[in-house]
Amino acid sequence: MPATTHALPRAIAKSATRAAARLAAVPRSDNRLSLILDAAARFFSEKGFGYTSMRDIAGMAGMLPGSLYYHFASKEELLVAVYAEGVRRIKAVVEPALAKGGDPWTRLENACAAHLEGLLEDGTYGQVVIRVRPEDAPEVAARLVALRDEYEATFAQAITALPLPPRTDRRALKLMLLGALNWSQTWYRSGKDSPQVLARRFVRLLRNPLDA
Amino acid sequence: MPATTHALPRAIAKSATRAAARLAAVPRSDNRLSLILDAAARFFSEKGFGYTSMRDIAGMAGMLPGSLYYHFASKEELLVAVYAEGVRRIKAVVEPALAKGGDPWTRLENACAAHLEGLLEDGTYGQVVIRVRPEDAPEVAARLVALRDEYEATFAQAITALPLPPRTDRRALKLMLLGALNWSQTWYRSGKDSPQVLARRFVRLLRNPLDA
DNA sequence: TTATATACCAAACAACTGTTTGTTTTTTGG
DNA sequence: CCAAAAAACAAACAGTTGTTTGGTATATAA
Repeated sequence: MPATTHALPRAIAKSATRAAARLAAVPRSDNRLSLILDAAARFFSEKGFGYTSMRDIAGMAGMLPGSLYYHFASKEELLVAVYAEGVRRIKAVVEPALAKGGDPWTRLENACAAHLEGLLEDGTYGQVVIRVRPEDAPEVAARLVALRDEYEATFAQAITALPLPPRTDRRALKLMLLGALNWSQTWYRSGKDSPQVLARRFVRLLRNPLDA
Repeated sequence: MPATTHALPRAIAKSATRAAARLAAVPRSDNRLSLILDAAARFFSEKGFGYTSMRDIAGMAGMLPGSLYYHFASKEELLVAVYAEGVRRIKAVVEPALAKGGDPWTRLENACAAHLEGLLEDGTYGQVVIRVRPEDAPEVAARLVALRDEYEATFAQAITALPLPPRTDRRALKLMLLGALNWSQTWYRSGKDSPQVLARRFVRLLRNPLDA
């Protein structure tokens, strides 16, 4: 994740010609960009976007607030970077779970467990994706929604692959399962049931008939 | 809902004796308290607690920011009042649904539909209960949690009443269903499927076996 | 070594935040 | 009609917010 993925360094973004812009942008090794992203992920996931100040983030990264603007044009752009990294990381654990063997139900269960892991572990990028509402950053809301949709499409594959009874509403199933998983961020307390156990319980409730 | 339920008027709260406090507190008829609560509910539900300013609320209620402090000691206390009213209103639609006849599954479905209504209708008190995280108002967080729990206990009754197969994890079922319902606030767009239809779909997915 | 773009510091900006204080208007009970 | 309390106004407070600007050190490519 090079710096240019997130934002162009100030000098370049503002004045240089196209040619120079392509030649330049060579990151320095003492770059603290990743520190900023880590700190932002921590605060965004724990306190939310609006309750986190640029001073919070800068402080944890060991620098001054204004310095953040060398890397990001605004607080909202910083959120986009964290959000994108969050989607990337959740996909990185869910997709392998889907690729592995086993019947479709087992693969779904593994995908749910992976989804929960990336969602419940404290202070990680994945939490930000679920916790922060796109509307809280109006300027970039559309891009956040696109990122979230991109991931959900991945998850939807696991549902599509299920051998379900005819006329089953797969869309409703996706919304229900994903909603139940995502909402767990509200009540989950680490140390009790593991993500794996939770995923197993939820999938079982769907798979088996509850009507006696 | 008299004014004294929410907060004591400034003069009384600060200086009067106990006796005087009991005698006084006679609300005036041109009282704009309900306007404040309505405005707060609108903003809290649409923008969230932290993104709403006292000036926003005062403006919509047609008064000055400082005037709010005659009715509420702080922004967080105002949230408690809205929150409490939200719980009251959701309970007011869910409890009748549970009391009505029909088999337990039908009653659950009706309760879910009622829950969704109080949750998805724009700018209402019920939305605030689901949308606003207690931790966003640290000073009163415990009271908000208590209010939410109070409601969830009501909802849990509908689950307890179900005739389920032995060894069914009722707690997991409650978390799953309530999570799926609450998360709908994220993706729901009014004009499409009604709360009733959604409730029916979700309950059906649980009731019927999905394993072919 | 030298030139250059990188990466940051230091300090300030205007706008906005929740809240307080003293005063004024207005309803209401006696 | 009159006193008292209710309910609001008007204006300010100190603190915080995201952001900008100009300058400075330093790693790196030549």
